[in-house]
Amino acid sequence: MGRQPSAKPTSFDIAYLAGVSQPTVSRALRGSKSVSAATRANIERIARELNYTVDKNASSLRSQRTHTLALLFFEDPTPDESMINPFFLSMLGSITRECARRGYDLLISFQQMHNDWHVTYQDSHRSDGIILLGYGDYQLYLTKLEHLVEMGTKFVRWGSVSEEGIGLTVGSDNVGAGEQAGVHLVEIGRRRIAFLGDASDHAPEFQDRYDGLCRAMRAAGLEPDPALQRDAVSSEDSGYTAARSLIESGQPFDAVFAASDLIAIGAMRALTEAGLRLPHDVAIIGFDDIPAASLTTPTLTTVMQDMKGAGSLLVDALLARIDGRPVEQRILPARLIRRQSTAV
Amino acid sequence: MGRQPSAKPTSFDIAYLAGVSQPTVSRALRGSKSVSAATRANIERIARELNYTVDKNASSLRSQRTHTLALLFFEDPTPDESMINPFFLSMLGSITRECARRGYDLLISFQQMHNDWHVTYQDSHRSDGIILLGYGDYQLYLTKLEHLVEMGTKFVRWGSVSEEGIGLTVGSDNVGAGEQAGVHLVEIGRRRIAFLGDASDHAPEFQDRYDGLCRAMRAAGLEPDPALQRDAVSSEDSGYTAARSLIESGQPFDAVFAASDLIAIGAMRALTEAGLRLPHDVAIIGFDDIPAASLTTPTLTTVMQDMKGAGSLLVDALLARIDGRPVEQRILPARLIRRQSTAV
DNA sequence: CGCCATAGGGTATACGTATACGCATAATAT
DNA sequence: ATATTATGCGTATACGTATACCCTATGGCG
Repeated sequence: MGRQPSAKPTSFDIAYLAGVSQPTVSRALRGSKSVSAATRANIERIARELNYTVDKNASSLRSQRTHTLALLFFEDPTPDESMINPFFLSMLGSITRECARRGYDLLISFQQMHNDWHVTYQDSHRSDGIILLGYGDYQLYLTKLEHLVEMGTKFVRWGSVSEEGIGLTVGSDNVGAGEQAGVHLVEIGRRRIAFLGDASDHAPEFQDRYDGLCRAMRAAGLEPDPALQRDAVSSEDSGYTAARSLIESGQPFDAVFAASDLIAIGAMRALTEAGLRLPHDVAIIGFDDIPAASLTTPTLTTVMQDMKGAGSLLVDALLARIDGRPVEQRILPARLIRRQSTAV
Repeated sequence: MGRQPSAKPTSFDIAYLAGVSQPTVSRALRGSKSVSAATRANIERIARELNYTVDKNASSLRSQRTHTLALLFFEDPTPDESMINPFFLSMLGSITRECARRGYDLLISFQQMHNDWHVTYQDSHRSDGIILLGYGDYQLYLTKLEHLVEMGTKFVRWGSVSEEGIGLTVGSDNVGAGEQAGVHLVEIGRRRIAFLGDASDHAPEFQDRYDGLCRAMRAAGLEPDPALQRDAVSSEDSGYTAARSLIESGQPFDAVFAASDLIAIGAMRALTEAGLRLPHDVAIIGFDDIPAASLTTPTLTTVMQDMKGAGSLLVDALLARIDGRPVEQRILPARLIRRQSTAV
């Protein structure tokens, strides 16, 4: 009583009221076992009554641990900011939830690839570690990752797990997912399957999906035709352009596997405009299972990644690395969602 | 030279190398005018060479300013976390960008309405202020807002600006937007216009949209029929249910104004299943212009909010409040996007 | 030529917490 | 009964920065 509630209480206030020293308060609240149960209970009661919360800045400064993770989402300069990859949102949800569960705060930032995010976020003690989600210039990306490793920054990234990567990677089983898509298309009798998506080493995840497709085709005695592959980045426009290019080439094809739903949606527009009937003339499969995939005409068969699992696995792996516990790469299964665009 | 690069440099290191005292370094880097241009330039050069960054924790502890904003997104317990309102994403993008531009970090957190976020985020010096985005139990919400005001926490929220709200509010011109929708529907000859969306005081924004619709109808000499209003929260299922209830009531109607695109999409499914032709039998307008709105069959006429402006306005208003500058409520215009669902 | 304002920067210290030690008391071992 | 260890806690201090205050050398002024 008697103290004005306006000034935020400190551990000294608690200590005074509890008749102990400030360090004992700190120990009690942090769960040190060298404080008796009775004292701890008393301190906790007083702290609750005063609405006391540990000052995060002071705590971090002293302990050199922020209990904060940074989520960096970066991409190549994309002018229309509304078109942030929708699949990112569900990942964001699961990451924040997982952070909250672990008692970590989450700092978020959208970055351009060319920025100096790799120096900004490591030294100023903003976060204990970094989660990287990104698309864009992969080679430039790798350079920056090496920089991070040099600085001793703890980080984990979402990406292709198949290649021998820099740092710790968590990702979907893109090869297996591509294979599932391929098996499904072969099952429904398709022989000439096109692939829309960057198959170069600029986009390892897309390449993995292509590899999976090829594996499925070869297992069925079919040889993938390189002429049926078109580069595309993850956007509707890019998908539209790629599909047009494919159509105009005159190459016959009876199925399309798009490396993302956005690409697939753009491709569907091009195919429909060209008078092709979906899925009768051309079956199509996308990737990501964004909400829009169930709204297209026909609804889009796609591959669903385990976003919920992804978030918790990323956080989990990063915290392990921060704590110096051993961690290995982790691969998440993906699942084919069958809809009308492959229903014959 | 000679100093190991592993240990992060402090302002003392810089001071030593520059032959000045530590406070001078602090002053120089923070732009105080009581340090000469030459000294400042020298200090800045050394800082750059050493890759020095100000320790955020120490800085915040001393100055009691974190240069961090917290974004709290909360909602009623919604089991399927994938269905985070898509329109939130573009807002998030513009908020992060605006924060970055102002040199602020952004802390993000998804919260359940029943949580104690109102005590957690204010006292522990995590952020200078809070941006609130939320849907759900509005009365419970208000209670917590009052709590925030009592505590002296700086915050700004996104919501309905029309009502006399607690705290500082930024929002779209929902009444005007509803009016635009109503005018458009009347223009294309519709007389019996249904409204899907909570019109109670639990969802002031939805109510504003309904009010706008009513105003447009009355201006055209039509009297809104309360029997054509159905409560709905922002989800596809809720929209589907509401539309079914409307259809089964037997009340004739020739247009639907849905309070959100998700509601509209659910309603379209119900209407189509009932054999009604869109837009011939029933025209329909949504709200938000989520990406899926241009993928439905028919494509959905809707109202686009100025998300980019919203983000920067929210950040702007919050910073003004933090700095003690005067701020008033701000209203953002919304724009009708005409698509096939109202093209007769 | 003495007086005061000003620029430029040093000295001391506070911000609130966490931890390395040390020191009692009590519990056990010898 | 003494040496030994564990328990529970106080003392002192460090984390790195920002700011209130003080001091010195100038220069302008009367």
